[in-house]
Amino acid sequence: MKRVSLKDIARIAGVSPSTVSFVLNGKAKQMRISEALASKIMEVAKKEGYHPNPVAVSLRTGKSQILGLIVETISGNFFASLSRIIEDEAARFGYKVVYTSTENNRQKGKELIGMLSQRQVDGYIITPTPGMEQDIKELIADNKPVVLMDSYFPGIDVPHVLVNNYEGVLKGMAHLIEKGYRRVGFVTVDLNLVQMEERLKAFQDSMHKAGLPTDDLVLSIKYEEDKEQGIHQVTSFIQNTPDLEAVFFATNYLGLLGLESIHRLGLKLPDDLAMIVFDDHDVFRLYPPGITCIRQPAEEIAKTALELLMEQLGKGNNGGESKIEISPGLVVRGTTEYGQKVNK
Amino acid sequence: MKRVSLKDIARIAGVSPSTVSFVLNGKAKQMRISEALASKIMEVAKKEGYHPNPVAVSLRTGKSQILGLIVETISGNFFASLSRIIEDEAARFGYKVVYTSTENNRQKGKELIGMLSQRQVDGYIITPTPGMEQDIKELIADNKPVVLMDSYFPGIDVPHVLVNNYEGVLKGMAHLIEKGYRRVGFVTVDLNLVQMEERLKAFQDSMHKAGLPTDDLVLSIKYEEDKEQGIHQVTSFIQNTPDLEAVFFATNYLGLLGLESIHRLGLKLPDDLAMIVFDDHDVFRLYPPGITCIRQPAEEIAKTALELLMEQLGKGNNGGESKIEISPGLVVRGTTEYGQKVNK
DNA sequence: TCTTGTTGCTATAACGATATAGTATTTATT
DNA sequence: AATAAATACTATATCGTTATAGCAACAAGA
Repeated sequence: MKRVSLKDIARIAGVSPSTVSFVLNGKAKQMRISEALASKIMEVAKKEGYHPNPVAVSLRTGKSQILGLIVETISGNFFASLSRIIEDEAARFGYKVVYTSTENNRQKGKELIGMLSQRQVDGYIITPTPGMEQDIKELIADNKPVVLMDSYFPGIDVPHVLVNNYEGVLKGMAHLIEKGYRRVGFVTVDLNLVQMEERLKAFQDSMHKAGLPTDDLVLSIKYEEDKEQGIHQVTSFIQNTPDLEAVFFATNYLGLLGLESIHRLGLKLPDDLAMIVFDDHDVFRLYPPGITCIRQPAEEIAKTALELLMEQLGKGNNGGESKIEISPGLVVRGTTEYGQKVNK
Repeated sequence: MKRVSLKDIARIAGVSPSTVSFVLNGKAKQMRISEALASKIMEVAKKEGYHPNPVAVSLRTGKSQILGLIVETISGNFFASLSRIIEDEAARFGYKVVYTSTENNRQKGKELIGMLSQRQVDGYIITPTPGMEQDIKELIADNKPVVLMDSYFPGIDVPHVLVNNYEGVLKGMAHLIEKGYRRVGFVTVDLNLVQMEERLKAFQDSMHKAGLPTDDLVLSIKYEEDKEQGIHQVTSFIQNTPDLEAVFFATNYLGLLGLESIHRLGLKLPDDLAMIVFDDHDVFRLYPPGITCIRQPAEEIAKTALELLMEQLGKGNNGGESKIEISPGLVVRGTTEYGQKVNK
């Protein structure tokens, strides 16, 4: 069960290692290897079950055929829907994918990037967190192929794909307002990221456009806060906001906190309170009566991210645009469907 | 921003590469390098920010300091709770972890193992699926360090960790029977794996011990079946089993199917039907009134798996036993708590 | 004084590939 | 016929390490 090396098959075929390398890399005619010899070598290689040692190839060429995917957390839903698609797409181009997560640890991002670059990763797909701006700048300065996903830094010129956050919240708000909700709360997180700003702005713009005030209706939860504390904050927000009719949660994590809060408060969805969440989750689909949400088209995002990366790696070309926003969809479920709050 | 190589620091320190290598690998005195020179080299290395190129090390030593983790699906809950723990534990021993999943694709397992072994993975943690028996045999024959997790093959002598499946179902059944449920259904999957057999056996033994028949109470769903078909089968099982009072779902995936069925049937938990699931899930915790389940201690399983692997890799030693079963816990939630079915 | 041993390091090959430069042989050009 | 050019390969260096064998210089034992 020993591995056969290129040298081995060179010996067996009675030629030099170089020749074998040329043939196996499709440079046969470029290097003017005769058809006869080339096919003989191919045959021997196949028969002996030769597979190049990726480690050696990587050392020699400096390329690893590996892409690094850095997400916030691999336990998450977003990652779950993304990973497979990215893996499959990458495979079509001959790349493997390794996953790592920052796990909400602001300084871990730096180490991860360092680690991946040491492993000679050929390209990066990153969902950036605030602390990573500098590291990403360095990657760019280093001419490493990078694509940002789900967010980006306005200050840096990097290809990125993300959902159109503004449009998503606009859709959700239009739905709520059309359903007659007027006292709509907005729960967000204090992360300094464009997508959160866009979501908040869309909320405010929607409310103002409908002639509604937003003064006491925005809750911003600290990113560093632990889960229990988050639930507590949401709970008291719901309790202390007079006449609250609906809540818009700006991320699915916040939505889960909200669900716990509502559960503990014994409120009934949607009769006591309507809710809508940016981004979907298994729980939202199954939790009765089903939680209305803005759905990010994960597949399209993933595919696009990979295309952008492949373009940088010189494979495939999908036209020039490298800053792409994808329209999200509104998934209407029970939490906004029946509960027209008439009383009050 | 160019990487400094060992050669570079050798040149800067005015010594030979070998010397640098010895010092940096802690073989200074073994190789009789003088204290003075050793510390000088260390200093230079630190100042120049030297980090060894893992690819080169891997090529030379045949070791990669990477462990391969093969799970059924990385989208899953089991993976989510496991991955971080394994990653952290592995890091303590100086290993990185790469993840791959078979994604319910029977033949993908083979490719994955091949891929990982080409990448010179130093060890494997595998949650085996039926098709993988042969490949695992080969790994063993090849003297590769392997630990199986969550299941094992009775025919092969491989270290493994898993929850005590028999005991888990026993606990769940004792709980149900104590609550007064007598017509308990058992939904399992036709996978030919020990853990499923154990679970079924424990169900049957429990029922028989309580003097209850099980004739029409077991539903076995085809593994290959898609989700909709599964839901359909569960639905008709619930509808067509007379006087069904409770259902025991043998995996959390089956539990999710069950939840969908019950949801669609408009049944109320636990008043119309009690349910309990082997293995927990986010949804089970949040879905009102909370779904009772058998919880696998993921952390302990993960840690143990890593210990077993490290033992094979010559690091750490935790005593001889290499076939470990861990006791699961019963998490009582609403679906079995209030609903003493008195009528009938 | 001559062998033997120790100390403190270096030269070199190797891991498994790739890519540049080189060499021998045949074919074309004038 | 002599030179140039194309053909069909091979020799060799290299990527960044590690590990074995080797080599001075000096000390110790006979």
